[in-house]
Amino acid sequence: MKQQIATLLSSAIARLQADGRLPAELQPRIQVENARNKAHGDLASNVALMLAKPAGMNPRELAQLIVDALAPDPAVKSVNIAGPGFINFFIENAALSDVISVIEQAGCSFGHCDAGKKEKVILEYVSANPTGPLHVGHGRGAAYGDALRRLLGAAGYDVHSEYYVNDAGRQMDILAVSVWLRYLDLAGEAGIAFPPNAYQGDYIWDIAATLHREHGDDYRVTALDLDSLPGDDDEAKMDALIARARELLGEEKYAFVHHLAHSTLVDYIRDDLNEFRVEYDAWFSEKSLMDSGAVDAAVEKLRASGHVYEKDGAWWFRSTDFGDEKDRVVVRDNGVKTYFASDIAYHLNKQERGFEHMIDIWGADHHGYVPRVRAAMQALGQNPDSLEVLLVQFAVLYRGGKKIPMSTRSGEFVTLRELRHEVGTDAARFFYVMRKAEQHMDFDLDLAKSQSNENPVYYVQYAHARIASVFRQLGDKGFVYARDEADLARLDNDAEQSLIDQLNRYPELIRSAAAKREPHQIAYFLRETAQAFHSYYNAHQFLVNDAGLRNARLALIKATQQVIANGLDLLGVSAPETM
RNA sequence: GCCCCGGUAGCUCAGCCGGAUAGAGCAGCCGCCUCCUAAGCGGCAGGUCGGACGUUCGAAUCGUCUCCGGGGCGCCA
Repeated sequence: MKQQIATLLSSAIARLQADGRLPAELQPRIQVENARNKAHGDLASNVALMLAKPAGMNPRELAQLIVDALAPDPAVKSVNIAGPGFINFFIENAALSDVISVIEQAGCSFGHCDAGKKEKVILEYVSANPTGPLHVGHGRGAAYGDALRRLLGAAGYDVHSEYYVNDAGRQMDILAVSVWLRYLDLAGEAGIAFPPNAYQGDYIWDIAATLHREHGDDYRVTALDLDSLPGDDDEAKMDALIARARELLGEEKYAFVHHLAHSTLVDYIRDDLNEFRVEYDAWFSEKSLMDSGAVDAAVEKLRASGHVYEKDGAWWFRSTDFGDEKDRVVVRDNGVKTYFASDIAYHLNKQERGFEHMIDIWGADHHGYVPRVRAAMQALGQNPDSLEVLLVQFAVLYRGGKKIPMSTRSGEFVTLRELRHEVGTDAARFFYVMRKAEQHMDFDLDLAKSQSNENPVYYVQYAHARIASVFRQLGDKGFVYARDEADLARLDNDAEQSLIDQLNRYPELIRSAAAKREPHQIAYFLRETAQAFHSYYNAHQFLVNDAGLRNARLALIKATQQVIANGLDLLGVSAPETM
């Protein structure tokens, strides 16, 4: 409808330009908005205000000129000029209620569009290191990423979603060593000092217990062998400890512990995300990238193109050539490739797999990392715009009015699993996605728990369930829903009009939310739609004796139910038939 | 010091590629179930849009400066 009015306006202006009544060089940018105030009409355009200056005319006179030049349209009931020069359009009810038939035909694909033109997009989210359970911070990235996956799909993109598993590198070694030390403790080795920078959480004990239960003393060494590690600080001692562990266990046994630790956690994470209805097309292993030689190849490719130099025994990527604030190490002086090196290889791999556009969702704490990855893409000859990084701000947890400190290492955090059990998947996902990503979020656990019934998600779901309930009551009252008897022209009261307006907004909303990567728009829309429905429900009876009216009302609420279900689905929230 | 995000009602937040009286939820107060689920509805009250200056016919929205809060600036991942 907006599009239709915009076309009407632009052709009127073009006609005025052709007649020489407006300067030919005017480049009108037509904006048509939903009028905020119903008294102003259904749709409004400020085009006369925008063009007044370049045209050298009084805005109201210009508006009048444009209105007089408008071609008649059956959908337009009337047009008027208001305020400083707004052009307001009143639309025929029949044109507005057409949306009901459109929804009936399109069903669960109502609102979908082809804005994405089937562009191949790879969307990466969460990708947390498998060094511990997911916590509530990851939950936000998961809810946002998965909602975006669904939203981009609805907007016509060919989306592939992926979790990048950091199953290589030093953190995984620390994890393996942490498990092993706990295992030695369980095996009866006394006097082992557990390093402060090892992973402290209870889940480490659980994995160690599995190792001990299934393999007895196979991995046991005497605690004395672990004494007197060289190193000036905790990190250096940790490196020495890792080296000592490999030496004492031998590569094969070390690899086994390493694998047990990481696969246990990856499985745990996968289950968690599954339960949270967060879906992936693929889980991509960093280790596989290393084993295949892709990381070496990526570094070599950078070097061959002259973007790498050697300094202090390490290899540096000259990212400053592409706007980064300093150069970055890709190979350390000990020969170990950095996480950055494998990340370059991973993003190169995404390109090689044919993805024209890459979207990464990262925690806001990684924002400083963006320029270097972008720089690497450029150095490798890729368009830097092909990588889009969306930063999700932190969710700060509060309990009892106090901030809860979080650290994976110390094992002090609230897990996503706990959150799910406390507030449920529906409420948690809706809550997460209600705030736009760049907004800091205060997550009050007490509120989420104690007042979960007042969570906005129930308000929306209740609207859906209420509609289902009305249809269940039909038979009890001796009626049958007969769509062809519906007289949609009878839907003329305020409640019906605003509900119909709301339904008309949905396709535009999907387009906008997808383009701006803002699923929160859907959450807000759903609440407004539910509000419009609940008001309607309270003000009018649907199951009336007048068949024309009754069926029209049923058609309207059925369409409403469909739109609510579609919107909830985009957020990964269920649409219950009863509550 | 540099970079990113935020600062709108008592609280949590929408609105931000400029437009008509700044919105919602929660909390507060007053009403509404002989009627399709009251997890609901109607109403009242509540705001220097952090501050200053600038651009503009018009600024919560754009620009500059500034104050406050969060985060980031490793041969960690």
